[in-house]
Amino acid sequence: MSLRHAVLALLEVGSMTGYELAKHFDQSVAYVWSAQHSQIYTELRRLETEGLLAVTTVPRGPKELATKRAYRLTEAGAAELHRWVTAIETPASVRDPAYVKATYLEYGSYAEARAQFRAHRTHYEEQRNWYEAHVDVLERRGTALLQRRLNRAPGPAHEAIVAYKVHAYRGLIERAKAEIAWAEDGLELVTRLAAGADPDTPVLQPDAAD
Amino acid sequence: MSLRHAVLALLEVGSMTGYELAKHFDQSVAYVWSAQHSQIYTELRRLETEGLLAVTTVPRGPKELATKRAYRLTEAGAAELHRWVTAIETPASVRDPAYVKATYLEYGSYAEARAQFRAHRTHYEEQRNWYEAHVDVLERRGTALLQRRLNRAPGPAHEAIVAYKVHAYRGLIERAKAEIAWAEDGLELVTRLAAGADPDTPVLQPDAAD
DNA sequence: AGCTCCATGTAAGTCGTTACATGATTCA
DNA sequence: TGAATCATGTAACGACTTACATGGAGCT
Repeated sequence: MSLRHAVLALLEVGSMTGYELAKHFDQSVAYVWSAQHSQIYTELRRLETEGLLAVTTVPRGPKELATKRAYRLTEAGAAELHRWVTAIETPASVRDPAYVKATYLEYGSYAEARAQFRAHRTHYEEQRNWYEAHVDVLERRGTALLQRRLNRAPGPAHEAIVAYKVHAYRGLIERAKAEIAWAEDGLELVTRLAAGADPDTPVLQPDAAD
Repeated sequence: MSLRHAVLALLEVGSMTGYELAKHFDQSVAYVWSAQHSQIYTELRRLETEGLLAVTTVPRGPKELATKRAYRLTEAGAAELHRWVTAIETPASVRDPAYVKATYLEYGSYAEARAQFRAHRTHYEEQRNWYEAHVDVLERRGTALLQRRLNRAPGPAHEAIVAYKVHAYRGLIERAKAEIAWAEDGLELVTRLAAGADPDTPVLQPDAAD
């Protein structure tokens, strides 16, 4: 249930349409919690019916033929945002496809195992790069959203606002680095195991026999 | 879609009832992919209708009033297991509630932020301990499942079978350690930010005003 | 007789994905 | 006039969670 709270946090900076919110979402929260625009619209409607958001329908276009819906936080929404930040949640149980596959690599060849680790490394190198770029942007206070957030906040809070976000993304950078190191250790492991063996036949042929 | 493949991998060691499979699951795959027993039974039925598993109904009890269903891998199931290990999947996008909350800690007090990081640390310390214990068990080849797996496999494959699993769990240990370090850095950060401020009032009061 | 384990599910609901669908506005 | 962008959704499906439900077997 992080999407709803991410939405509340985004709207704390001021009212926005679903479309605007989705844009800002893609450039901020999406790094830690991905969501489709369709899901965001659905969630906005739900938060509205629950009274955590209020809506103003704004006409647009010269003839006002079209409208857009501007959402804003209600008192209840602000209270829920605060409740959520304060609440201690037990993290969801582990669920990582790459690691379950890694435990059964013997059903493939050494070459195939290597390919898995290489893909893993490449993926997390990309992640690391994204996160590093995002930390740079945050430190330069370079997103419109962060600007709005800082403008609304009293001066003494500015440091904390930026520091919390930077800390989170730095954590993700370290995590990505750990994944890269793990993949590289995996490649070394495969090299060691494969010494003198055929790299292209499965280490163990999966077998239907009982 | 890791559950189905984990099930196939478990059944590669030989036929089992859903109940037995769920037990083994809890002591192996569950460390990387949690699932309820109810979901396992559902998945077994589905794999059966898809032809990846075959079933034998076995009577039990002295009067054979009850039955149990023993599942085994079919040729198609073994092929699917091999296909999966070989396939390169793009990892699901990031989705971590702890990190989204960490980016919005300014809506709570410093004391509350500290509580979040402490809970995070405690959680991953537990995880690290479980994983470390599991690595020990694996290295001693101490689970019934691993024994069955090794018994079915040719000698030269034994090293790789154990090594892949140990490598996966060692990766999870490193990951847990990274989370612990991140939480500790977070605690330090809060201490720095909180210097001279009231620890119990929100850094920023979430506000409904537009 | 009663407790624990063995054994197998169903039902309702939530969260999220993928694909589809529509139409106005703005600007070149 | 055509393309990109603004703007908002619906529908079907899949994975998973939570809670409920049932009954035999084995042992004391």
